[in-house]
Amino acid sequence: MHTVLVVEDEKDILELVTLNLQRQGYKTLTAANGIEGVAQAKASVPDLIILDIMMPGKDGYAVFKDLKEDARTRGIPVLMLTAKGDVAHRIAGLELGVEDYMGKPFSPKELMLRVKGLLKRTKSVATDASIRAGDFLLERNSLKAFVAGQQIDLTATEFKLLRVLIESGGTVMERDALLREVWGFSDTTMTRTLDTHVKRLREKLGKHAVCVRTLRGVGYQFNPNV
Amino acid sequence: MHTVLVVEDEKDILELVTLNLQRQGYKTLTAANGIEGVAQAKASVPDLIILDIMMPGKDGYAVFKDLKEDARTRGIPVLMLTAKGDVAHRIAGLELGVEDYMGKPFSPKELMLRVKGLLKRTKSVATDASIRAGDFLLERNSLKAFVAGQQIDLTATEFKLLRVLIESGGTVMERDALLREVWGFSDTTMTRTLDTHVKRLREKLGKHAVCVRTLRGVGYQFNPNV
DNA sequence: GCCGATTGGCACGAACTTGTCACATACTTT
DNA sequence: AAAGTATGTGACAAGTTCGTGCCAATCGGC
Repeated sequence: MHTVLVVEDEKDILELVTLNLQRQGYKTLTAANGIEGVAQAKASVPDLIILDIMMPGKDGYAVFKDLKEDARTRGIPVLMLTAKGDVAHRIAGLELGVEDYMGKPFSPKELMLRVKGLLKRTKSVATDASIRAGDFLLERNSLKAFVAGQQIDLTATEFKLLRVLIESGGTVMERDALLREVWGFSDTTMTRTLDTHVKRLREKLGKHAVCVRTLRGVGYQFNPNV
Repeated sequence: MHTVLVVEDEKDILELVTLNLQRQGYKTLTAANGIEGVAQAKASVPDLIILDIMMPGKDGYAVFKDLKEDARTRGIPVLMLTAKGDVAHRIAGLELGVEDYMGKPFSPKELMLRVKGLLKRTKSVATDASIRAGDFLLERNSLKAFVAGQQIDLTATEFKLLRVLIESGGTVMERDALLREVWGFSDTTMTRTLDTHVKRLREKLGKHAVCVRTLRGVGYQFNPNV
């Protein structure tokens, strides 16, 4: 399940958007202004942010800049709402790193298609200090993982393993590859070490253990969406 | 270096777009109508196609459909050009699987940004790791098949079998040949192994089971189009 | 050096894969 | 229509891979 944060000062539009999102099965968060939006984003770490550019007080650009500066919100894709035909703003946004935009007024149906596409495309984007993927957040320096907001302490090996799995971006990691990348084994040692650590990792992940999927005869695959 | 095919009947726009692309360092191909466009795409297999929807004769939708039906052009991202504010067309296109659109008139600068983004996004998707044919998509490393978007888990042998069948490109594979290619059997062993695995494969393919056709006394043949 | 945490590896059972057989079914030939 | 041949199907046993509990070696902080 994906969570979408909508930052929009016009009540009508805010409602229109959130209603449509909920109908599509997304969890929604709302913020009526820029300051609130940044706070929400940092607190809840949504999967996507729909951000109005024109807002009183802190405008969309300022919000976007703030988000880029925080490690936890950095990787989140942003869909920008601009006035119709406002090419200058659109280009400015795209150059700053906004993922996509929609011109107002927009068709709700089209917006939903965009949201769907964005979430699919940015399923796992690696950032510098932290690694995000779905409900998963890894903090490189503290060896901690946050899964759906809950903190999980990992050992060095477990962290490495999870990191390699996540950074593969959904690709299947073969046993050999994992042993090489995590342990540095060059020979295809016949060992149960990998299995053991996968097991320990799964234990700590609790109900999210299913995100680490076994592909018999091949290796393991990470998928944040259960 | 990326190659972009531009399919556009209006000479002015065609020139404007290709010129801008060339300035950005892209190789360009052009087509002044739909039929020419399809031919170019199949012959040259570009990395991206910019496709005008409104064209005399074969329109953009028809072109798009043709492209999706050919295994070689199937994975190429398409950027659609529509009339300004033409929401209905845009949605229709997006639902068909068009990657992105631009409303005319557009800013060349913005178009370039879109092109850049599209090529970047689809780079990681289109790899040799996957095999396409019609609605079938095989992922080499994960032993998964996607048929009409639906995920199917295969075992190693099933995967090999399906891969050999698909890669034969519609040719009939004789029993001997399959036993040799998939199992490495050199002697023409009289065995029911092949039949059993074909059956298991068909079970997993569900209603697409008919794509694996039996040729009594000869072997099996794969055909993605029902 | 001591102690708890971490780590690698093993034994064993569980789960999955796979080749084969017996029999049913479908098609071909006479 | 009957006999003959080829394929589909369900069941099974052997082989393989994976999960799990446990133990010993190692590491790092005190």
